Amino acid sequence: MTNDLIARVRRFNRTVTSEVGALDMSFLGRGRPLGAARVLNAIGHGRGDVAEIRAYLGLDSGLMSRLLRGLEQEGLVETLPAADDARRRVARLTEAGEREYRAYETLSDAQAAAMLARHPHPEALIAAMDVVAVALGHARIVLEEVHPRDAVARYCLGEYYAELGRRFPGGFDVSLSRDPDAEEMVRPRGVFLLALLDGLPLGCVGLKGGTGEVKRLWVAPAARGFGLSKRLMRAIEDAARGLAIPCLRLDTNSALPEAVQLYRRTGWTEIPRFNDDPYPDTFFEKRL
Amino acid sequence: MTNDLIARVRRFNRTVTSEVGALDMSFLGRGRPLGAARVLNAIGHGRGDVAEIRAYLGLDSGLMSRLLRGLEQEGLVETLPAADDARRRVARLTEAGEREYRAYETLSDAQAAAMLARHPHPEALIAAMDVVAVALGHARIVLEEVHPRDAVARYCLGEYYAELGRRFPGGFDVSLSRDPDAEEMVRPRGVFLLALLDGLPLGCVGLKGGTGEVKRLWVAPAARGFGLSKRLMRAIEDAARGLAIPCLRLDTNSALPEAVQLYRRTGWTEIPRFNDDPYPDTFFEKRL
DNA sequence: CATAATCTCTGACTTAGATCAGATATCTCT
DNA sequence: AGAGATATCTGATCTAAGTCAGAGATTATG
Repeated sequence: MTNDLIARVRRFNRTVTSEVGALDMSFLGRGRPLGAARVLNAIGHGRGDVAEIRAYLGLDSGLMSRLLRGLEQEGLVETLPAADDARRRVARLTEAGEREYRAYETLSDAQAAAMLARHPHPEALIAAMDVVAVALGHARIVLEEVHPRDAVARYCLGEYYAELGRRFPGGFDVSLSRDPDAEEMVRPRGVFLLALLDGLPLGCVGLKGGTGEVKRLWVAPAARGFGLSKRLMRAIEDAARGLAIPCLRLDTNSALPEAVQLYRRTGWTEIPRFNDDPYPDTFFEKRL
Repeated sequence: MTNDLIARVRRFNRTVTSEVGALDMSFLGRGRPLGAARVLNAIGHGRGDVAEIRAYLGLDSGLMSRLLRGLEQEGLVETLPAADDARRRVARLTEAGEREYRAYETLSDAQAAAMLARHPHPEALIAAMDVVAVALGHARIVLEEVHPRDAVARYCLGEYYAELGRRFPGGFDVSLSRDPDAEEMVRPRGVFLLALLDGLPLGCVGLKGGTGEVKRLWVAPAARGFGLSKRLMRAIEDAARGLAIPCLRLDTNSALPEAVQLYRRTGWTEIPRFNDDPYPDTFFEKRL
């Protein structure tokens, strides 16, 4: 059939690849070949270590070396031996390089903005992009420990609260719930984890030291169904073992049946209410 | 806020471009350089005319010529002068070329299928892909005249009926409506138009000769808001002028307010009911 | 019918990107 | 201190891709 799903995916691929020049910042016409532009961009993004850039961009050491020499000759980059290991070199942008990098960023931003401006439903487009990005790249999702007051962490928490607001019959107001108490989710007392795909936040979970409570488990709608919440929970349990916490607890709500089911299936046992928070109605614990 | 959205788009671009090798059939490792694979694929897709392939792939004439010679030497392609103009040449696949083309197709299909199989919500993924493809490529949407019984036309009509079924309070049953009468929407009596993006059907509209009725105006959800319905209507009016139809009519329903609004804004005037079809409740005409 | 335009082809050339072998300097481990 | 591993660099070489000028055949046009 002409219109079956596989054909649809293939047509998408064709459209996207034919627009790749427009997608990828590296072609944004500043008279520099792709390879050099990518290296400049990688350095600008904070990847100083030459070996790291090489691994990230998948370049041969010879080619990498030549690209760096080229950027050096243009006066955009300078390289120094690494402080701790003089075999390795770290590259950094000169002032001119910084300007050039900013120019690429500005162009890319402008282009993304133009695409959004042209679109009748920007939020729907973004949501669709997230779905596609996750489908393409879910194998590259990484977990990362951050401070719960970090900007990305706060974005995740905001999404989490918004979701609770939509799903609890009476809505959700953070201030009525037990105080987030960010400092309790920071080493050495606790942990806060993010799930990221190329920097796109797709999930989070926190572990509050002291009480040994798991809090704020959230997975972005676009990333659901890939086992990410299970992965986050496994990571938080590992972290708890590392912190020598013998037993974890958590509260949840029967309005979130996927969550309740996840806990039941992964070794948690239901226990009586252990706090007076107005929102949860279901309570679990797990011995480690 | 807007900044956040821009950053999201840019992250999407990064993810997609880093997966481009996996998206694009041309890298599906059959030991042939990209250029040659693209030409082979274009011919397999039915683009015989050398100049047409050249324009489609954006190739220099010299490069194109050499790629064709290469494929000829591999025994995959043969070229003949065009029947009507011996300056031009048409390329076609040999049997070996046909096999090679099929091999690419099979690989690409398998890859697309694998991506779908890995996904927890394939239909949601497809819908998201359509949204992204339209956002990237809406400038490349083309209108094409087809027979209303063509497979793609029928897909569009099916979607159209399904949408009516969702939006009419009592649902929609084609058989109760006036018979589609496909033959009335074929030259020289009438016309049927599709809107396509890289072959992805995004809309349709029909003109029934004789009565001069415009029928079956539909635009895919992913393509709404880009002025496509206006474009389809303009094309159908142009076609009507070409067929020397002096006055067009159409029926619609107040449950489809965007449609009613479109007609009002583009020179149509409401008229009394002119048929006994059970579904429409609003009627328009337009003198050309 | 002569001239201009069109299409393809060929040869010469350039650039970007990739690969490989080995040189050099430095680090790790015993 | 010495052997082996590691990181980078250089030179040589290759392929893919793109560019340009012009030749040759054919068609369109005045």
